[in-house]
Amino acid sequence: MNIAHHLSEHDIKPSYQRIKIYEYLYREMNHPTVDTIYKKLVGEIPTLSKTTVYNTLKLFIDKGITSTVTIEDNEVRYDAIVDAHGHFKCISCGAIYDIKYDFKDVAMNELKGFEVKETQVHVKGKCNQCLTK
Amino acid sequence: MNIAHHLSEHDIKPSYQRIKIYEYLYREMNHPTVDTIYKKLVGEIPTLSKTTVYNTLKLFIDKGITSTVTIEDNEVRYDAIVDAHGHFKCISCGAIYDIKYDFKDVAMNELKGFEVKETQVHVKGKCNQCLTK
DNA sequence: TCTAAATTTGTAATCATTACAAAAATAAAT
DNA sequence: ATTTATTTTTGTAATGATTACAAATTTAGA
Repeated sequence: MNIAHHLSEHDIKPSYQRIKIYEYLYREMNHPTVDTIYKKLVGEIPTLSKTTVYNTLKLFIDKGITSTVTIEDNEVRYDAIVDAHGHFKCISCGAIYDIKYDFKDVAMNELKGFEVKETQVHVKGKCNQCLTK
Repeated sequence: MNIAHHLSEHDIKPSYQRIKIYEYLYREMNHPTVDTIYKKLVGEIPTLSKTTVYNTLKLFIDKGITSTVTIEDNEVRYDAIVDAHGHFKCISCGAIYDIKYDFKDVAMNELKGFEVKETQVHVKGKCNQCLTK
C-alpha cells in the first residue's frame, strides 16, 4: 500500500514523520506502545520527539486510521487495524495476537436500546507457543 | 452479606479500612476509581490514606474478591463482581453498566490451543437514558 | 523571496500509581 | 498486664506515562 496516499485519503498531510510512524504500525502489526515506536524510529529520525509520536497517533485516531488497545492498565498500545477485532495477550511471553470474533454474539440482547460505538474484547492467558515449551 | 466474614473466608483480615472499602464496592456497584473510593470514605475515616486504598484493592484482587475494569485508558476502576461479565460505558453520562454475555461465543475457535485465564469485554456508546433525553 | 500556516520539537507540568519507611494498631508471648 | 513481634496504615517521595505549551523548524502560498 502507498502510505502517503493512504494518509492523504484520510485528510492527513503525509509528512516524513507521519509516514514513518504509520509505516511502522502497518508493517510490524505488533501493537506497539508509544515508547516502542519512538525507540525504533529515533534511529532513523534522530531529531524525533516523543511528543510527535503522541501527537501523530492522536491524529491517526481522530482520522480513523488507528485504534488503541488497552489490554494492560499501565500502557496504551496502537493498532493500524481499525476494524472490530479482539486481542489476546500472553501473560508469559507478552505477545499480542489479533482475534476475530462475531460481534453479533457479544451481548447484543443486553444492550437493546443502547447505541454501540465501539467494542473491545481482551483475552489474557498463555499462548500456544509458551504452553508447548 | 457479612463483610467481615466474607473477607476472612478469603484469607483477608477484616480491618476497619478493609471492611469499609469492600462495603463501598459491594454496596454501590458503581465501578469506582481509587479516587472515588478515597473521596467518599475519607469523610468517615479522616485518617484514611490513598495508599491504603491502593494496597487494599491490590490485596482484594490477589485474593480474588475484586476485579479491575480498564474501559478507559487513564483510569482503573474496581468491581466487587469477579464473575465473567462485560461493561458498557456511556460516552455521554459516563455511567458504567454491567453486561452479561456468553463466553462460549467469544472467539473460542480462534483460541484453540491457548489457555484462557481472563476475558474482558468493553463496549462504549450511548445509553438508553441519554438517547431518550 | 517573503509571509503565513502547519508541523515538529523540547521542556515543564500533571496525574495516577508505586516504593518505601515511619507510625499506629493488633496479636502473641512472657 | 507488659513487652515484643507482626501486621496494617499512613505520608512523603519517586516513577512513568501523558499532556500542555511555546519556541523552532518546515512547508505552502502569495
